[in-house]
Amino acid sequence: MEQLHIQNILKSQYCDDALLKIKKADFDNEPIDLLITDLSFKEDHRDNKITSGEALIEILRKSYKQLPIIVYSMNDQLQKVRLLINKYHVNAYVCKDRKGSSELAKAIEAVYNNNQFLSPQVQQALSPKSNLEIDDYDIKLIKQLSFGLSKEQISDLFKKENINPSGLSSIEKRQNKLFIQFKANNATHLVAIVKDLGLI
Amino acid sequence: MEQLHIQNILKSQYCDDALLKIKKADFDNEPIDLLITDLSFKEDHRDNKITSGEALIEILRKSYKQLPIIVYSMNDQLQKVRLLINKYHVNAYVCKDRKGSSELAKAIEAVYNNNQFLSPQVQQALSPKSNLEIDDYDIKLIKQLSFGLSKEQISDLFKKENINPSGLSSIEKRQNKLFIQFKANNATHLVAIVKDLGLI
DNA sequence: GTTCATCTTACGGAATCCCGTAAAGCATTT
DNA sequence: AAATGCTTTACGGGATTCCGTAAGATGAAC
Repeated sequence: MEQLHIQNILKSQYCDDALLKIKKADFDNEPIDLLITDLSFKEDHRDNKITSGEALIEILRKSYKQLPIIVYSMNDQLQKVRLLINKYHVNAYVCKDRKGSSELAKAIEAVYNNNQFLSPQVQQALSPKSNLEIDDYDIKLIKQLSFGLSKEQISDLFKKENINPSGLSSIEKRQNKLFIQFKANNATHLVAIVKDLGLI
Repeated sequence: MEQLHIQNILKSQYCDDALLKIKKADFDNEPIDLLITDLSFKEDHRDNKITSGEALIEILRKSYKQLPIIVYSMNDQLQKVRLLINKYHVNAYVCKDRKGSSELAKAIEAVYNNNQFLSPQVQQALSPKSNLEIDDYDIKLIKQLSFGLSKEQISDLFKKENINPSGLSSIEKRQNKLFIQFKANNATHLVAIVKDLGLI
């Protein structure tokens, strides 16, 4: 920050505080120029309303659509990056690793110039090729598997919640695609793989 | 470090480097007084031999049984703490969170005085009560489940590797205990729960 | 309206899982 | 040697999973 001659920096240990500061700054007619946030935060004794960077961003985007946001996180899951870019229009995504701080500087500069910035590791998140055709439905399905529901229970649930397809056979068919895609032997294996990837 | 008047600090970005520095210092008859290490490190282009703090510690403990070690990590799984204390005799375990740096100072002081230090969050790791009677065998079993092996395959594997009990029935019985213990509906659910807990 | 491709669902069968009961093995006690 | 308790294993049966084939449903193209 010093190297970039940035003054007037506010830090927060908690998302709740950050939101308050942003609101106050706006109220004082000195709106924040840039938010840099992590995605995951340790929970502690304080019971905060906002417990993740994603939740903070979601809330912010309702009121402050123009606020530049840089995400700075260890998380390097393409799925997550894609979501943040496409759904919340974050302006940069920097992977917090050994080169993190230098990339963060680049990101700040890029965002200042109204450009987008992605760390090299996650740049492919936006290339349509990397659309490994795993969609929201797949995530929902795998999540229910991880909750220990049987296929039949999942079928019933999907019918109740109007999630299609909901037929037992369709669910099995979709699961089969996922087996192939992730080289999984069975549902347990699939859940383990997808959990490791951080997709659920 | 400065506040504690510690000079002569060596930093490494990679476990491999750290090991080399420790060896060199020992060779030069100026052995390292204290190692502070994280557990998980991002992988990058360099193909390192040692990719985790645990691996580093395991190697170190073969040659440098007396080297004081402080683990400083986001990971706050009791199971992991217990393992590091009991198997590798690390001298302190500090959870890297908001209060991390102040606790790290305490840990350094404690270790300097030949005492053990654990962050409050993980102190119960050592209380025998928290021994939820999930042992090494359970972990092995659940791990194989997460790899997608069938019960029969696991049985065969355990027979081959002389892990007892290895009978199909015994494995199922053990799995049943785990179902009850973790309130799991089935193997998939169990793996998901135990993965979330960070036990595998 | 017909054709065609695609998506969804139905059905069936072998394999596997889940869970109960019971037998076998093994060590200690009496 | 017999009795006892504990662990490991065997067995059986209903439920579920896995995976194939095929039938119905939907929608676009001609």
